[in-house]
Amino acid sequence: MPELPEVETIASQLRERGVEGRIIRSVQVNWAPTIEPFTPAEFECLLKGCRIEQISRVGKWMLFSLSSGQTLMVHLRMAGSFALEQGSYDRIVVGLSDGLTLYYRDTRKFGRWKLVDDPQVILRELGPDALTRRFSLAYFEDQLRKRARAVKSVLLDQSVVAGLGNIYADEALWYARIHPERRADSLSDLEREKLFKAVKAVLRQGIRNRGTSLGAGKTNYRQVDGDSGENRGEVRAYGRSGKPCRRCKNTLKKIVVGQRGTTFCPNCQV
DNA sequence: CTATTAGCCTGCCAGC
DNA sequence: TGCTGGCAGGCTAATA
Repeated sequence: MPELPEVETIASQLRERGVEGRIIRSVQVNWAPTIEPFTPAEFECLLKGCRIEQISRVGKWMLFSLSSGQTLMVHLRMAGSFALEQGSYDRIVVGLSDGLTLYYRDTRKFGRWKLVDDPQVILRELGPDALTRRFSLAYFEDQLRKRARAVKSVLLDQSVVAGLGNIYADEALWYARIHPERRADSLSDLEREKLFKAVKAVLRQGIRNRGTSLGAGKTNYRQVDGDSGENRGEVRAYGRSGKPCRRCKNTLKKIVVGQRGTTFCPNCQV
C-alpha cells in the first residue's frame, strides 16, 4: 500500500525524528533476499561508518544519500515500513549514532533495498514524480494521447508517472469522473485536464492526512510511530464496492482492470 | 506496444 | 469455533 503519500510521510517523519546526520554503526539483516545481490556481511561492511546525509523520495522510492557517495534506495512494495522502536517482522535493524535504532519492518517480505553508486540507474526507468513540475499537463496529455491501454493501467505505469498505486489511481479516476477502462487515447481535452488535476489533488490530500491505512492488520500501512494514516475517511472509491457513491448515491462496483481490483461508480464515471 | 500469467510472501477474511 | 481457499496496496520476468 505504500504509494507516494505514504512514502513521503515516512521519509519526512524520519527526517523529523533526526535520522539525517547520524552515523550507521551496525546493520543486522534478518531476511537476506531484501538486500540481494549483497550478502548481509557485505552489506553491513558497505554501510558501517557512513553518515546518512539526506533522506528524500522519488515516486515510491526512498533515497538515503550516504557520505560514502553511494545511495541506499528503499522500495517498500506492499507492506514495508520504518519504525524507531522494535516490533514484529523487523527484517533489517540499523543501529545509528547517539542511541537511535531504525527498524525496517515488512510482513510480506516484498520490499527491496538497493545500494547504488548512481540513483539514476533506477530512476531513469521512471517517469516524472507525480508531484513535481516535471509532471506537467502537457507531458501527461502527450502520454495519454499515445497509449491505447486502459487509462487506469496508464496511471499505474511508473514509467509514465511515478508515485500512483491502486488506491490513489481509483481515487483520481473517481474525482475526474472517468471510467477506469476507458482507452487512454480516447479522453477529451477536458477529461485529461480533470484527471491531471485529480491526480495531484488526491496525492496532496493523502500527504496532508499522513497516508491511507485501510485496516488494522499487520500488512497495513503505518506511520513511523505506528499510527494508522488518517486518509481513510477521505477515500471515495477504493475499497467501497457495494457502498453508495458519495456523489450520486449509485452503488459502487468492483471490476478487474489489468489484473488489479478496481472500484468505481458505474453511473458517474463514464 | 499491449495483454496475460506466474511468482515472490504472509495475513486476513468470507464462507462453509 | 475451526478450517480452507482466495484475495491483498507492488513489481518483475516470461510468454503470446
